[in-house]
Amino acid sequence: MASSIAITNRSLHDQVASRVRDLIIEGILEPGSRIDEGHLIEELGVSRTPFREALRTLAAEGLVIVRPSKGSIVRQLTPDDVFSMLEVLAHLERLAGELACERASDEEIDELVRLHERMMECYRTRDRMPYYKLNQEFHSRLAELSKNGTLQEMQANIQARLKRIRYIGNQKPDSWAGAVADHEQMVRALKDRDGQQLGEAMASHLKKTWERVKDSI
Amino acid sequence: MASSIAITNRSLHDQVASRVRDLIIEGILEPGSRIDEGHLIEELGVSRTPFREALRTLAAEGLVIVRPSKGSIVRQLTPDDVFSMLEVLAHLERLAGELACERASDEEIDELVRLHERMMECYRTRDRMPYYKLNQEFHSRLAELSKNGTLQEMQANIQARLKRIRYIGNQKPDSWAGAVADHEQMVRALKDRDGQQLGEAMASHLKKTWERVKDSI
DNA sequence: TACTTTTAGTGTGTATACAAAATACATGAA
DNA sequence: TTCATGTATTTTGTATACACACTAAAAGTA
Repeated sequence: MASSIAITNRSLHDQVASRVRDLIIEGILEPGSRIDEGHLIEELGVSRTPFREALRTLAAEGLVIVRPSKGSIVRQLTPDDVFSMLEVLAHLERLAGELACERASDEEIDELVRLHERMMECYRTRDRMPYYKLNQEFHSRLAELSKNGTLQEMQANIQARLKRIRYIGNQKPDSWAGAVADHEQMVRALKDRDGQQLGEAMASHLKKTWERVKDSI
Repeated sequence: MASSIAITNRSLHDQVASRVRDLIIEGILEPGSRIDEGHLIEELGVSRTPFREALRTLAAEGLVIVRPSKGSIVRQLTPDDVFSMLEVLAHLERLAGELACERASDEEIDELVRLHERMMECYRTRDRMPYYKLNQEFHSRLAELSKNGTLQEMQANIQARLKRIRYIGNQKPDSWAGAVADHEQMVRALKDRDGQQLGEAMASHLKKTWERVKDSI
């Protein structure tokens, strides 16, 4: 019920922003390619006003680049961009981990542990897609447990920008076991409320992400 | 010359966004107050389309909140908001400091030292406003020296959100000497390329900011 | 009096029309 | 052929008009 209210409550430009965001993440709108306003508004069945407002939002989020009088393009991430994002993300998640160890309740940690166990189940059965989704949720939830709204927001923003890259990097199966080992370490640290160790696990986790991803940018 | 090109190159909604941003920072548009579209577009001499696009940008930046069908309001920061921003900012600037120590050239550090000396001159002559501006620049420049674009962007975003609060906190003269001492320590650490010490100085600097500011939110 | 319900009025959301800029193309000169 | 210049077409930027949703005040009912 609440969700139907939320949907009708959302203005058209918000809905358009979400849909275009998805098109970018799924790679249907390719990085570096021009965003054809006329074509897309027809596709989406909206007029230019809400579409352009959505574009401004996406530009502020760093997903598209608006070049005045020259149209908008899907932001193409350079290896440097991705490296800098992962560097910041690692540092933010380190902080998130430390704060979560201080501030999260036992129930909240339990819940996260259960989420982790569901991930492990997916790993055992090699269900890549559900694992991928649970993983995203794990990191978001951990950021929530930091009880720091700004941290959550910044983390979500970087995650959104990286989503497409992660999606591609995920095709490579090699280091899945390594990622799982990192997560095991995280959960152990979380149970012990050892912020230091949790932070280190998260940072090392993102270093591996870089190794996995860097050649496919 | 370059700047005049930049100005003409900027689309109207960008200009509007800048102007409204200034109105918010200067407190002419008060936090929590409704943004009267009709009134402001007349004031600024633009039509609703670019104005609303600007509003979407500012919303994505976290300066205004758009409530569907209910108009936009200037975001009102709670003490929790400000604390969470400073907590993240401290952590980001710590990283910036560490990276700057690794990656900045001697010339770049020299330049920053000179900027610092100009600040000290303003402190001696008690020129609060120029000091304030140089201080902003000091922190931005330091973020640049991290050679991490994402870090710069995130730092700039938080700085923008806090600008108004900082502006108010700046009225209180008491802890100016303390801030200056922090900056002395930063510059020393930077000269020695001691990332650890620089990071700690920046973090402690922001803790003091919180102490100064927390009662005036 | 208190509580709905109605109804004007204001302000927001979206569509469209027009203006301005940029791109693509064709024509002609070197 | 190549380059320049002018024109046509496309695309973007801005203004405005209309429709709809919310707000609040007035009228009606218990």
